[in-house]
Amino acid sequence: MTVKQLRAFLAVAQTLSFTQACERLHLSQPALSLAIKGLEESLGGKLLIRSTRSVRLTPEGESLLPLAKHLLAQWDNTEERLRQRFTLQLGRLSVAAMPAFACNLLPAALVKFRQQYPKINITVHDVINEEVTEMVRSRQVEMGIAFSPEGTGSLLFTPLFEDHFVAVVPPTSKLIQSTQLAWSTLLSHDFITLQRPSMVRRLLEQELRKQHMELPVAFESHQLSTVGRMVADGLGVSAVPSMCIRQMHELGARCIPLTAPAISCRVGILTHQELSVAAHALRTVLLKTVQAPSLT
Amino acid sequence: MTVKQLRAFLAVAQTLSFTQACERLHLSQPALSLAIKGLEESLGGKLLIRSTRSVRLTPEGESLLPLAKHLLAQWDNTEERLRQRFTLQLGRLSVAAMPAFACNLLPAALVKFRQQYPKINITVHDVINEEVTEMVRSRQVEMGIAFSPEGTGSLLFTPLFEDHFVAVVPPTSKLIQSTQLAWSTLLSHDFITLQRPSMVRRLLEQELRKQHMELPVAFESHQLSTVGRMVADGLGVSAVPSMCIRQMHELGARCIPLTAPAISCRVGILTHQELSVAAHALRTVLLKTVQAPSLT
DNA sequence: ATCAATTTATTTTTAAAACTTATAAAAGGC
DNA sequence: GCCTTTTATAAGTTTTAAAAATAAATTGAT
Repeated sequence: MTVKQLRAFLAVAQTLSFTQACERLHLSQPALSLAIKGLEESLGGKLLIRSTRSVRLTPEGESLLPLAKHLLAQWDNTEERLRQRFTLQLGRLSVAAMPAFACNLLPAALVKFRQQYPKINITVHDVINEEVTEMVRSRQVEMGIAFSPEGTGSLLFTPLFEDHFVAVVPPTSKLIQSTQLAWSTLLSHDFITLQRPSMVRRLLEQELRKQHMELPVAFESHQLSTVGRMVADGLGVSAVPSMCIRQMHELGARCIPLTAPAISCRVGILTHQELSVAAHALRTVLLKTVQAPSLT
Repeated sequence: MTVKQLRAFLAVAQTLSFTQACERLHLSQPALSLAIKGLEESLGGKLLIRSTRSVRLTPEGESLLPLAKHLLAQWDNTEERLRQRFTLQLGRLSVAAMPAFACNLLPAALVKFRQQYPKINITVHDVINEEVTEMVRSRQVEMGIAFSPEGTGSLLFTPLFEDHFVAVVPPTSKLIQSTQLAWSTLLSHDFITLQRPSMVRRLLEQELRKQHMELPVAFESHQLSTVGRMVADGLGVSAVPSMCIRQMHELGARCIPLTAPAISCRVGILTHQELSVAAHALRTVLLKTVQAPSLT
């Protein structure tokens, strides 16, 4: 039994005429006759009683009719859905991104993406850096955006940009006069950090320890927006990835480039090697739209 | 997309190896490669990532896998069920028969039928003669057993045997001495008939009127078994189709051939022209096993 | 790093199947 | 009974599918 044969049967059963069915199938009449004959032989019995004047269904043909309808409908549906997936007219995509990125750079990229592919449903998981890696690895999401991990394992890391840490100071601070700031200067003030297990926090401590410096932690928070507001309100200073500059400004804090040492790390896309068409499209959009944020 | 291609995909997706899938499909490796290639082209994208060392699914392939499984399972199931129907390994059959036949001759035929085709489910509708015709015409049942109708319409009537009416008399009656009985003799006794709208009743009255005779009805009943018992208990006499001879004897009554006039009518199978394989089989069994009942 | 072994892709050839045109046969309507 | 309509059959052509042979690529071993 083949799809063609079943379609032929359905057409004849519905029109009760070989000639009409031929037109519907774009097939010559002898070809249709053979198709029906082949189907009947493969099933082992007559499905249609046909004379030169009338065509009607046998009881067995009658019982096949609804089954054939259903089967072909499902067949076409499956085929069409796969095709839509490939042409990005349909699909679902789950992405994990670290909060700093999800909040500051991702939305603009998603706007671009949606303009191009309005039928793709996207879920964003706004989770800490470590969890991004884990979600990609366990295939909970197809794509992650995170800091460059040490060992990628079987994962693929595509760099997006290099992110430099910047100082965050209250707008009332004398520090905002400087065009850039040394870490040693910044650390002479009360420091507000993200709580562990934040990657940003770990990265800072690690790099500073190399320079024999330490964070004079006065306050801790889980949310970047809270840190920003605390700085803005004069509780202390902080240091954040440059991705967050705009957010910090909006919260009322000021950002200044940091040196001695300049701490930076690469932000990029984390995926498995095989990508869905939808994920590949989002990756392309991200590579095109995301740029390294600056202070200007 | 063809069934073969989908089967090829399923085999590769499940074994994750072209070579193994080849064995399962009884197909050469190049043929399989082309089948997968064809499927991918027809759907418009890659389903399998294959290198010389490993085969794995793309996300789209992953999403097709369960759909393909389901689709092929249904396909095979539909095919198999139709095949079973044709080979009488599966099926359902509804038959209507007039009570005299359903009760006396049908059971033995059904025993034969079931011995040959134990998987066919049969429903017997034990209804009056007129209703048999109606149930066949309206396709509530596929086959009916009834007296030969006047106009068959588009229905097909296959004669089974000629049925002669016989007298039914109490075992205590002097009438049982005779080897045959004239209607006029029988009608000099109290008569017990079936109630209208019985075909048997109508037939008798019609034929007797031609001879200017009339039934001296003393009692009426719907059930043949009641008529038989009433006769057995000496309430009166009756006349029934010869099909019922055994039943009447079992109820304690005696049967005697009737003449002047000999009233008979044909009993046969009523169907539409198109018959299911199962119905055809039962028809064959009926023609082979059912014989005209006699007094011996 | 090179080579052997394994696995998929490609090419070529052959066979089969499917389709079309032409023709035949059958059945209902006039 | 003949004509028209409709399905079946036959023959030839094209297309498709399969297999054998070969190539290419990747991994693991030496």
